[in-house]
Amino acid sequence: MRVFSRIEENYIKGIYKLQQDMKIVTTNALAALLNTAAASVTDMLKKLRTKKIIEYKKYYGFNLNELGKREALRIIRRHRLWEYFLVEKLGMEWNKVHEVAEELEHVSSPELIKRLDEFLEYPTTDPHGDPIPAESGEITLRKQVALPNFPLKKNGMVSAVGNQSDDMLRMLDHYNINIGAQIKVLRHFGFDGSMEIKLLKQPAFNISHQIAQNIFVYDK
Amino acid sequence: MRVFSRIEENYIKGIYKLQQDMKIVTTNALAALLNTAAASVTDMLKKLRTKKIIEYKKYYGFNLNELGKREALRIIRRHRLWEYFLVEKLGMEWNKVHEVAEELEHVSSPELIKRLDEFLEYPTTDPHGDPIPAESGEITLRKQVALPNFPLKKNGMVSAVGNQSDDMLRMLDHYNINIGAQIKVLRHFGFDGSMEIKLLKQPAFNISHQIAQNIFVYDK
DNA sequence: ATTATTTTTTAGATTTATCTAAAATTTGGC
DNA sequence: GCCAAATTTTAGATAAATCTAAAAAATAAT
Repeated sequence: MRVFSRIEENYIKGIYKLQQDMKIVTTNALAALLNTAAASVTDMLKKLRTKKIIEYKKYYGFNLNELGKREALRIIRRHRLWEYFLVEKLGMEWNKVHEVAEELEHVSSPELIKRLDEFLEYPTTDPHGDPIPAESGEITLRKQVALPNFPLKKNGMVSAVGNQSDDMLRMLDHYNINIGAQIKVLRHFGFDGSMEIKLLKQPAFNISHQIAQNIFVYDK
Repeated sequence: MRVFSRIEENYIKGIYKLQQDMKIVTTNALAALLNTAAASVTDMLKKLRTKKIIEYKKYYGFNLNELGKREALRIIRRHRLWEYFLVEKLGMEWNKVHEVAEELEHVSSPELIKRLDEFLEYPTTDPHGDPIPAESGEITLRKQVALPNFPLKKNGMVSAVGNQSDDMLRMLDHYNINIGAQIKVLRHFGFDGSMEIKLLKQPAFNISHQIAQNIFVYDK
């Protein structure tokens, strides 16, 4: 049958996400991400270890090995293809599709995903600007940078948002900061780290450092 | 959260299916359909009874009450909309979509289903010819009849197939007996119950009683 | 460097869905 | 109408995923 249960898949996805910036993932970090008790994480780690998809040293930390990463990318591929479908074909709002995709991603028929990809005409990024892994597992990481680190007065394109909480997405929507939007940083204010930014055809306005850190852009 | 687990949903769907021709469903019948032990069915019945969606009399039988039927129709609606999508949009073969739809049907976002329906332009029957229940729960049961009971030399339209085993579907495909096909019965052979049938633009040919019983048609 | 704090793991319980085997009930044969 | 057979339910166990509380290990603080 199915190689990984949907619960195992959620753990795999979580580990993948965390190990992108932590390299070695800790039990508590994963527990917080998955909203579960640390003890539950430990239990699952043992299981994933016997399935040979993680490296795990007790009391130290863990991460996905090559097999694990490939599996994570398969899940992420499904998730992002569905997100693309939900927005581009069904017309759902890009800040509301995550939850639904979270369910659809576990439907694991390879033929389904292959045909969906074809139907969508092989998209390369999802509605949040995140790259869609190829069937082979390859993922093209365009070099993107958080807004505070982006050069002044240079045109950039919003590529992704770091924090996908509802509050955050609603606020971005309010300011018309959408994926693909052209954006420019006009000034930094050292005092509070806030900054003045400008979008095409809109007056400049100010955003806090906290928000700026969650907006990623690449060169336009 | 979610009102019914996906396992409960499968039981609900199973009961609905059986009670169409049995009215009162028995434990063994459901166990056979779901490929599970009779004891497991009994356990689940108790649970569904506390959730107030079935009538259940010990040792006698059970069926869905109004609430249960509505829930069943919601699940079937999702299943058939997805089947339609898989065939019409993704180009999958109609005899291969059942399994995948079996998974997709449990994704329960109402907005998703509403928009999917809209995207598909409100289809009324799935690729097997079965009617898709409306959002309200209404289902139009066109009066369909098994081929052996269909009048001689009258034009009918293939509306559904009773047995959706792979073997059956492959054979139907071989003979071009597709949903929607125009069909006519030329002769009955009393000896073995086989019959001669004819499809549009094809020479007449003979099918066994067993197969004929699994082909449903309605007046054209 | 020893103690205090935090993190992680273990131990033991719980919930959901399942099973087998035995007991209870109903149905069918004669 | 009673006995045998079939069906259904109960009892008790198991597996997956979770939890809380206590123990073990690692990290930080004085």
